[in-house]
Amino acid sequence: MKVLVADDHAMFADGIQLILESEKDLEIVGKCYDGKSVINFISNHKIDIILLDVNLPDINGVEVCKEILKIQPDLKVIAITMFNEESFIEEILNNGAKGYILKNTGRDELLKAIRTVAKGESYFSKEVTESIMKSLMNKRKAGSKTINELPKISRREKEVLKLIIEEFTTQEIADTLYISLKTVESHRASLLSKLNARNTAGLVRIALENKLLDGVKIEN
Amino acid sequence: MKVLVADDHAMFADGIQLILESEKDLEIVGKCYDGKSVINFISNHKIDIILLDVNLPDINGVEVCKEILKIQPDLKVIAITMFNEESFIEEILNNGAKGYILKNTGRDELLKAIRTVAKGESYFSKEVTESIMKSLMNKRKAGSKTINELPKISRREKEVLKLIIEEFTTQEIADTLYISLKTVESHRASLLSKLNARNTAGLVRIALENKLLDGVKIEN
DNA sequence: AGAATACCTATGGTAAACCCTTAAAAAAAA
DNA sequence: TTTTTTTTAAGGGTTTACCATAGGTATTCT
Repeated sequence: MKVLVADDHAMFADGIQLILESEKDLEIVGKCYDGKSVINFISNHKIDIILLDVNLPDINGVEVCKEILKIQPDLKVIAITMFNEESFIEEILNNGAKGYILKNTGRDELLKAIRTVAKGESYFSKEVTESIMKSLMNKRKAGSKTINELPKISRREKEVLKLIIEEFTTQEIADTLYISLKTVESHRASLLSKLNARNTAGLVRIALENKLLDGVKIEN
Repeated sequence: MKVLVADDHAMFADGIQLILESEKDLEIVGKCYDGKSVINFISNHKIDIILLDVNLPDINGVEVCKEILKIQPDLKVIAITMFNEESFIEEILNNGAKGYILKNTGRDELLKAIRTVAKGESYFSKEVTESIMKSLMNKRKAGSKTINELPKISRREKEVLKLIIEEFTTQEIADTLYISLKTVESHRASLLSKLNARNTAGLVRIALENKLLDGVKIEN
């Protein structure tokens, strides 16, 4: 299997090379030290696996991942970073990476990751998995650092809010709900007041950020 | 340790009771078959661990979880369901559950889950972990079923969009950026056109849904 | 049962957003 | 260097959103 190593720390890339050299089934076909040369290399060579550092000097690792998968969709991308940052992990997994390991990963785990991903499966180190799970559990808590204690939105207000977010005008909302234009305006006013928003933009932002519409029935 | 089992399928609750009976350190102090009785029980008894079915007949499991943690914040909640649904898992973990296991979990894993959570750690079965990881990888793909191919938003347009989302009026944006009101209106118009939005609400929704503001510098 | 609170309804007036068109200087891309 | 995109700006008009206020109806609390 042809492997490409992309990392701006030459020492690290060399270390990986040493590890892979002793393996008969793996062959390092290149080393890149920045995003542009990675994209260039992928355009000109057919490889199987890339070990991609998320923090390359020129281009964001996520962007590099997107680009090279456009060029060669069946390429297996394993992301590597120094840090166990949940946001990085989530972002790059969303963009096609098949695995994610940390730089302090040992020889055995590195080889296991490569061979697992090569088979078409995904691989995540235990630390990474734990990190994701923890962040899943703390998302809401972290988000509510400004303990906004949003007041309760009434049923009708939620209906109006839902339609606002769907780009209905006040008149259209009135027609949809069979109530007066002025009534809808009144609901808008109380929404603005309750959610502490100045205008429609704030209404939509606050509603989406706090997932206020979860649980509103959609009757189509 | 005092354990409460909450599941509307009596057979299942009984099964758990049988498993736990043979363990000296675990004691089932009650069984509940709906959300209301769970909340009621927690209000009147001090327990250590609850095995909570996510799909109770009357109240949504997530709501039950929220409520009982308000009453007894140090209570350890282990969510149980039939299905390996990522949305359920994420939702209930966000609301304080310490573990998540499936109903086809074996005796040993059930006990391991309870004892792990009792120690203050978290527990997730292998299947659940895999499910989360997979959904993490497929989120973007699923969301982009309507391949919207959003056109490029220029630098200035992004600045305007950012301020719109922050509830600035057109006049305020003009003052902030030291440009004319009419110029800002012009930018708004091209944003509406480019993002295919009908009004401010759509602008905000589309921007937030597509994370268009990621990478916009905040110079304060 | 009575009071307080929250909800849904509605009005007139004012402020802001949106539409259509045109256009020139500046910057970026081909 | 030429072409395209971006940023700037304007007039003039229409539509929509927001403000202050208020009455009748549920709902909840005491």
